[in-house]
Amino acid sequence: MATVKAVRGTRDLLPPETELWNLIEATARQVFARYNFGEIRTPIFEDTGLFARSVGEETDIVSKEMYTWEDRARAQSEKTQSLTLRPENTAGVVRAYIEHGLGESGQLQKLYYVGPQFRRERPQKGRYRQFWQIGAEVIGPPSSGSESPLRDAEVLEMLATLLQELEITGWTLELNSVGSAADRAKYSDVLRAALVDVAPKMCGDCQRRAVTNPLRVLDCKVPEDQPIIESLPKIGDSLGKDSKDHFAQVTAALDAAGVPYKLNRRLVRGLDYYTRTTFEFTHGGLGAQNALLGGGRYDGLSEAIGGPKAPGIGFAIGLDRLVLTLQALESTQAPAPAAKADAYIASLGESLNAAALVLARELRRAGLRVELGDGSFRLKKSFEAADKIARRIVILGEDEHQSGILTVKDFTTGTQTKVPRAELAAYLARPAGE
RNA sequence: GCGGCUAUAGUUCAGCGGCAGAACGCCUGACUGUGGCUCAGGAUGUCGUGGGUUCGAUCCCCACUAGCCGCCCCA
Repeated sequence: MATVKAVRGTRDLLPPETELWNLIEATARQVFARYNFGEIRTPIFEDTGLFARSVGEETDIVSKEMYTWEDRARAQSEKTQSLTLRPENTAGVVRAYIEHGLGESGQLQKLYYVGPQFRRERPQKGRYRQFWQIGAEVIGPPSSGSESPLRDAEVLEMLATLLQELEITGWTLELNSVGSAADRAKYSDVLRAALVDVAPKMCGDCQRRAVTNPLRVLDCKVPEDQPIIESLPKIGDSLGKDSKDHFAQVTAALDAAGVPYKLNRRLVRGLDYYTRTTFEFTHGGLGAQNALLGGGRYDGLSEAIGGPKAPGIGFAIGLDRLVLTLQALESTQAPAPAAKADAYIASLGESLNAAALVLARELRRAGLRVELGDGSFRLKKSFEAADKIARRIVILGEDEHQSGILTVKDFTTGTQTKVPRAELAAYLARPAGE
């Protein structure tokens, strides 16, 4: 087949599905606004080094899933630059935070974004090479209160609210603390040491992880490995007092707000920048990719990419997965019928097409949704077309054009009436059947 | 990167080593003012791509590509 197709892992979103996407985005923007977030839009590609230094050189994302290319030099004096399609958006936001000196204001920055991200993974249900995320970041100098556990709780409460307003039920919030960077490094060492003896008895992946990224061993799903994992040192025991206090305040605030959560001491997220609070909202019915959204605190990220100390916390919602979840829930209820146009204007004869456009313009200016026929004399054809997409048909024949009295038929009731042009918009604005 | 399943009409899918099928959708039906329900008629297509076996392949075999599902990982 020689025809060009959307490349692997990418897809077209068509009406009416895009209506659902827009509804979700609009709801998110509305909720975020109530929490005083503002929108940020960062470039879709960045210098490759940004992701290597933030997400982590050793992570799967950076080591094998990025779309990276050498941007060619256009002049002899210009150097080539390695660029990468963003695999996530937090790095870009923090880069912008540093670049524009947003921390200099002393104010806490609350930013959200909506946009496509790119990872070269094997596509499957809920996983695409171009996928969409809605995310938000709370970041600022320590003096702005950015480190407060209240920020963590507020963000989680906001997410619970958003899911509620989207009428998504059946989700689970899994919560953990991986400690400060120091705690995390310490625990990593403890784990590595403990794994020396037991790793050879574990699955191949775990043997590899024991060396490269010991925390990942905790995520292993092989049944035989579970007893061994249970016997490994717990991350909670490696947390310093500050980290423990911080986490306790997060959970206390969630309890007070009535946000349900499940402690998951083995929740380790795959991006290197996470510190202290990490979380994931999961949902069944998503197949193997059950994470609806994920996030956490990143107290050292800004410094890792050369910025000032700027603790923060953020999350990213998998929009594709949100849509899937909503569609799955929707099917158990009534499927939403596609909205119909308010009127279909059938001009009888091409000589009336210009007049039909003028009429449509009037009605559309009045806020009505209007479709135009093609000037066919065959009313049968016009009726067939009109009935599929509109609630009423407006007939504009020679008589109507001369008299200014239009013929309108209501498809719901089947009744036909004459309406003076001056009253037409008001008439069509009425609900069908009235 | 690895494994399983799949690829036929616009869509969802049957099917068979020998003229390509259904349903839905689409078009037409006393063609210059009336749709829906029903009826009658009609058009669908290089049977994913490339090779092989065969007198003959949409069907059997191989490779490739893509999709779905799972692993890994993540949203």
